[in-house]
Amino acid sequence: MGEGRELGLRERKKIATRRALQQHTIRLVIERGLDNVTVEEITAAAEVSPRTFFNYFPSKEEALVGHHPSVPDEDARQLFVSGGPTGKLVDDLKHYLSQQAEEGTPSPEDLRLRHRLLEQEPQLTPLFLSRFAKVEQAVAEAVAERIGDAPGNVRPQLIAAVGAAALRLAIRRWKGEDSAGSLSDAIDESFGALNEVF
Amino acid sequence: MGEGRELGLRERKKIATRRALQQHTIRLVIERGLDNVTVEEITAAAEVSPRTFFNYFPSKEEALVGHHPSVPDEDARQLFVSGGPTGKLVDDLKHYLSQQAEEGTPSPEDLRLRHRLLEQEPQLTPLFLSRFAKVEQAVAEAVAERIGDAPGNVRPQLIAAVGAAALRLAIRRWKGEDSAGSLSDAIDESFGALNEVF
DNA sequence: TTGTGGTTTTGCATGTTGTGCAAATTTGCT
DNA sequence: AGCAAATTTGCACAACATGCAAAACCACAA
Repeated sequence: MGEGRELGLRERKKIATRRALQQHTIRLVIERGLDNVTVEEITAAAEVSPRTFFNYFPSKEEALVGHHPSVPDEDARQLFVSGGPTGKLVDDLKHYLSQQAEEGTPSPEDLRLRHRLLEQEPQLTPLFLSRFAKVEQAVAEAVAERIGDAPGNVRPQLIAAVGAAALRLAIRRWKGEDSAGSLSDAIDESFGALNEVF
Repeated sequence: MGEGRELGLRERKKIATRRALQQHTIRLVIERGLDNVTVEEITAAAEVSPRTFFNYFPSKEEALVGHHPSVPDEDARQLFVSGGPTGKLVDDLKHYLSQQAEEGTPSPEDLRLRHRLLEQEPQLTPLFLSRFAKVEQAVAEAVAERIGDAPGNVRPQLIAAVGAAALRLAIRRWKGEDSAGSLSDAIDESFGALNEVF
């Protein structure tokens, strides 16, 4: 029962159910608006019982948000903390954040749907923002360790806040573009502006 | 019926009721936790009917958050857009944001209570963050107008994002302090670090 | 004081969200 | 087939949130 890439039927079904619930939720909310969609309708479309919805998501809103961005993994963190890869703080910060941005990224279509959601239902903005709060905290700790400062001090927190803001901006802008380049390019753009202005 | 400082009984009662609801909500949530307080209990403490609660606040959470920070007023915006007061972008941005931070500030005790709330109930973080989202958007437009750039471009958005991040950090740090100086000092500290690092 | 008009509070009915629990169903494995 | 474990489902129930109309209340003037 190792970890071979073959997932059992059980696992596959769970993933399929989660995905179906998420997709139908997004679709219906885009079609009708957040307040004109009930969990009952979602589960009817996904062909499960209403109760099952809450086995997967704690609320309607959570089903819309997903998990992006996620905090960078341990390897990237080690590299950043020990002064790599370039030695220049801001560049390395960009690298550190790019890393995770690549991996955790859902499909481009999903991102675009979520972007439409945000335009259409601004009430959801805070929820999306809260994801970045977690990233920011992780970055603050990493920065503190790298520059040998306490995590509670201004500098780590500020650097993390600015980095997270740049990342958020890059993602938002990228999702808004009609097509264009990769997320990395958007991140370059954000950090480039950062260097110009400050 | 001008705007003399004498408020009629009606107005005073409304203000008192709003305040009572807010205070009791905060107090009870700090005492017992967000999920162990019902609207019914809050209204019992405030001595109004449950239905009245929703005449004042759309949800339990909104009663906790208040209105700080708010977007700077038109005067401050004019000054900033027209290149004042110093002519240096970052310094003026600081000034612009300080302005509103002063006015809108509730009492220090209230802010401290809200800080405890955030530590105790992280679920509320998104709601607090959403206030900053509005400020950030306003700043982005002001910056765009000042530097003669389209609001949709990178630079205004980035500058606004960074400014909002610095403001948020200042408020958070200030609320966390046991006593110390004014909010303006905290803002100086944030922007000072910003100048050092970038 | 009393009456009149407008505002606020309240009670009631209703739909939706979200959770706990136990029974039924499904899956994995021998 | 048959057992053990995980998942889904139905049911009961508390709380949230809104619309509506009746009741209570305040302001103001005769």
